[in-house]
Amino acid sequence: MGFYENDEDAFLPLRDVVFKQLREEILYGKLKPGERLMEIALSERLGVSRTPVREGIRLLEKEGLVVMLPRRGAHVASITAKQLEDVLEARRTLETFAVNACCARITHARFEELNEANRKFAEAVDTRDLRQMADTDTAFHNIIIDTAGNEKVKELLVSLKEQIFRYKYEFMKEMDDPTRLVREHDQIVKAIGESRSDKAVELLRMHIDSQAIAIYRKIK
Amino acid sequence: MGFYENDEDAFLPLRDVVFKQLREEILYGKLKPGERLMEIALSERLGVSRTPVREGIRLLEKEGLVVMLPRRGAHVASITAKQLEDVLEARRTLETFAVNACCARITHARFEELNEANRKFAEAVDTRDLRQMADTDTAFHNIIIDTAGNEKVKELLVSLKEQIFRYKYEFMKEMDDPTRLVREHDQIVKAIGESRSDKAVELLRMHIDSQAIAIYRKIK
DNA sequence: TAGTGCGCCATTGTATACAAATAAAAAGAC
DNA sequence: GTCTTTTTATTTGTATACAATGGCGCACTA
Repeated sequence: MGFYENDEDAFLPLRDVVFKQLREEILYGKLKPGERLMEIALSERLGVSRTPVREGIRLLEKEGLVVMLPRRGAHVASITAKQLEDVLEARRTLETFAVNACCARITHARFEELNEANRKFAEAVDTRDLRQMADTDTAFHNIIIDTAGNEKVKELLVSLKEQIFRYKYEFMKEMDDPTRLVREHDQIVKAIGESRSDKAVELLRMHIDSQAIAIYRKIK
Repeated sequence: MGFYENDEDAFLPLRDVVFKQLREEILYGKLKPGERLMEIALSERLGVSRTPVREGIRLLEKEGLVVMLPRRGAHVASITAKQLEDVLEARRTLETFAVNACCARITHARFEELNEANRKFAEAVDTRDLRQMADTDTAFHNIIIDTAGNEKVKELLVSLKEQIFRYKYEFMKEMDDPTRLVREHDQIVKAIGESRSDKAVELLRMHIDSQAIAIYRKIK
């Protein structure tokens, strides 16, 4: 391992380094919702000046991970039950669109990727490694979204999912039977493979909604 | 008229003043797609330092109105045919969701607002004032979106529409019969009034698609 | 003791100076 | 004459200094 934790960051503008670092800390719970992000403290901790910290925070705001109040600084975005509902509804709307488009465009190779991705997710579920589970689940859904072929929808979904990732992560901790998610994925894959787009849409809707309900219960 | 062009800007952070000013110039065509935004030139023109200019540009990036390349500065976002398609598809997906939700939640008062908004749009069409037409059309659609009651969907739609506003604006210039839009709005209002959500969704889809095709023809 | 006003301190907002990098122009080699 | 190399100028990236604001505590008053 080199001097830098992540070699590819070596030539990135500092604002992006700050962004990635803080993003990581927010998504995986090191920085908690509501926590205040103070520029001077962060610039000292990260070893850069205030300027790239400010700009990194602006990038986080763009992703919806922090909220800024003029003269009152930046806070890690927390979420109300209503906001969570809204985000999940938006996600469901866009992701059902995506799975429908995916059915129309999927190739054999992509279909195999999808199967493989769910196999990896199943593996992660077996190990009960939370981070691994979250990442492989995201990867699975991303293949569907990529296959849909709409870059803007993809961009919006990435942002929406990040905004609730932290809560989903917390929720997965306490899930009794995560293998159910694997089975749900399998059903979706099957429907896509059979080009039954209506069924795939309905299964995905249920898949998202069941998670929505669980997360919602946690936050309420 | 006071010293400031817009009094409410007087106490706003400069980054927001810069943001609003440049946003206006981009949306209404003073700054053209692809044009480069250079920090020093802008800071001189707007009479502020580079810092708020940089931050204002970051806000424009968040709205998708400019794109930034590291070390190569910011450009007014231009759009390829594919990107336009993607944005319009995303908009259609979210706005048909919105009109469906709107049907379920609309009150009598809101319904009257909707009628009134389309009356104002019809007025603007009569005068052929392009800016007025664009603004009242936006207002009409926004009532539907507001009534749907999903803040996140609203936020996403505002952003998506801004990204194509400029092209829509150009397209309206050359439209032979803009009164057709008024009639389409009327049909949508009627369907909402009769709580026929399926019909409203279908009409809105067609309304958006017909514009999409026209804009698409212009850009291709 | 409760309430109000004043002043200090921490923090964000803005300006500016300097460093680094890119692109364009000029010089040189073949 | 064209291609390569070097130089130079312009522009963005980063650091830092200073200004302005808002919150908080303390003192003063009723």
